[in-house]
Amino acid sequence: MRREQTVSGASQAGRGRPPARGGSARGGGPGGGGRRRASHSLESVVSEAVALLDEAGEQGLTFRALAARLGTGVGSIYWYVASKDELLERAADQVLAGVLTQTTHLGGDEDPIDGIRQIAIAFYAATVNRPWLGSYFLQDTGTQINGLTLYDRMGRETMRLDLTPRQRFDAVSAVMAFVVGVAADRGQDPPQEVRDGTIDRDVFVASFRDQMRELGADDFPFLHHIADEFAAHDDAEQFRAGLDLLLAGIRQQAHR
Amino acid sequence: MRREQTVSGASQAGRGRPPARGGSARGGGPGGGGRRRASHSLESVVSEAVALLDEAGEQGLTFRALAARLGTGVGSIYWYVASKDELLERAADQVLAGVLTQTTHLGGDEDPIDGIRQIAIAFYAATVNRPWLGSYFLQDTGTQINGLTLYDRMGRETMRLDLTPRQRFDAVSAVMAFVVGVAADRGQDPPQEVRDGTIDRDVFVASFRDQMRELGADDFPFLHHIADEFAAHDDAEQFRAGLDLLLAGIRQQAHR
DNA sequence: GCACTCTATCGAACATCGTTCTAGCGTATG
DNA sequence: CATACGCTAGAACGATGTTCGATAGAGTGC
Repeated sequence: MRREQTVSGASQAGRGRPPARGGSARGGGPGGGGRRRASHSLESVVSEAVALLDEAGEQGLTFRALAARLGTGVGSIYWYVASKDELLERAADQVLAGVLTQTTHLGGDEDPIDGIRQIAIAFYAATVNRPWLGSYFLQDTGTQINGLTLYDRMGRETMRLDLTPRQRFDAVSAVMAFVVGVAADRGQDPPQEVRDGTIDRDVFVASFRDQMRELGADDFPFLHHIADEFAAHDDAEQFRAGLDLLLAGIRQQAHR
Repeated sequence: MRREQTVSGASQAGRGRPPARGGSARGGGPGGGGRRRASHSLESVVSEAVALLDEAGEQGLTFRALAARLGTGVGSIYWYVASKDELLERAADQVLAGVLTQTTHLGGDEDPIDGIRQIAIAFYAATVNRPWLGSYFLQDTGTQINGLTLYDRMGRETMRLDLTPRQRFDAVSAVMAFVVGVAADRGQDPPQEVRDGTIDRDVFVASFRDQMRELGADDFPFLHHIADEFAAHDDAEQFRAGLDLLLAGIRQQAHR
């Protein structure tokens, strides 16, 4: 019995909205009998939107492109969704739902901080190759039900630590902010040529490293210092390294 | 002798670009002799763009709105800027430049980690009430000269800590990602009514807290647990709290 | 079977945005 | 005076989000 949109209030229901049709796993295709007109569902609309976002990025999600993919007209989409913002919210929420099902078994009996770590990593994994999520995650977190659930799940781990409510609130918010910040980074770094495959990623990174070296050890000693590390680093590893720093701070605070 | 755009390569110079007119502090107004036609400058264009972004947000920055503000036509803007992306990059870079001048005196003789802290706080302060920066900060960080300078300035502090180059790289990246994550959060939380001033912020927060309580202590124990903290918290304080957790982790790593 | 209602589909039409194109002004240079 | 070039300016184009009205299908009452 999960409720729908308790906190949301994102839109005031422009004309009407479908009765949310229980969890029928119908999939969404017109598959049925001999219907001539296409039949859709909120699920299929959002799912195709996510697919489109994954393939072409945020600017690739167009109402017309989505309509063509669904084999329908533009107007039909507006029956299920009041605006593009709501479409993106629902898309982000659907991905969050996936993260939730992957993390249901996590946490509980082990080290609480390790539970946070695993949830955060699962969260991060969902953002990889999904740049569009970065921008909408925290917006979603505070609004939609799945975001709140994830937030709560992580927070539940902190309740087993010796911290004040305030410290728990700050800790969970910090971890969330860190994940979103990394996600925002990932999506925006490669400047088009790399994403298209026009230029190989390694070549780009190498030339970037050379440019970092050219900046000179005098004016930019740190960049010069880490040029090699930059060229060799792995994003996922760096994420875990930063996360562990944050978690070490939390652990230290709890042991005091 | 600072160089211009060594690493950038953002645009291939559509038709031509002004000779960057040295650091003349002219401001940008047509002020001069008896010119009849309006005269602009890259500085004035970017400055007005920042002002427009601050007032109306990212969606408020329109080429037409910007042109009207400058008292010119749309086409004129394209003489200074090749695309809206470049305009946003330059806007973000200008704000970064402001952060840099405010942090020049920081770091050096005190505790290195405290230097990082102060730079990060100044960085954060620039993002307050500037939601549009969150999305473009890291893109800018890796591309424009001011972003690299800020990155380097923070990294220089880590070089005085007993860490490997890799650990320094990870630490600075983590702090940057955290700041951006918090910034992305700040900008997207208030859902329109609050930003317009239609609803008082306190009223909104209070009703949100009540909704968090309604979610129930059974399904969302953590949200129930921190409902009061949420209503009473201050964003800047929470940022510092999270930052200190991260810095504590870095300090611990350096002392090992 | 028939009229009627409600849900849902669909595409034309509109406003707005980023961007391009071309005409032309004004200044400097010969 | 004539020519070249830096820069201004707005009309025009294609794409996008959104609205609106027409209409088909399924269910309902008689």
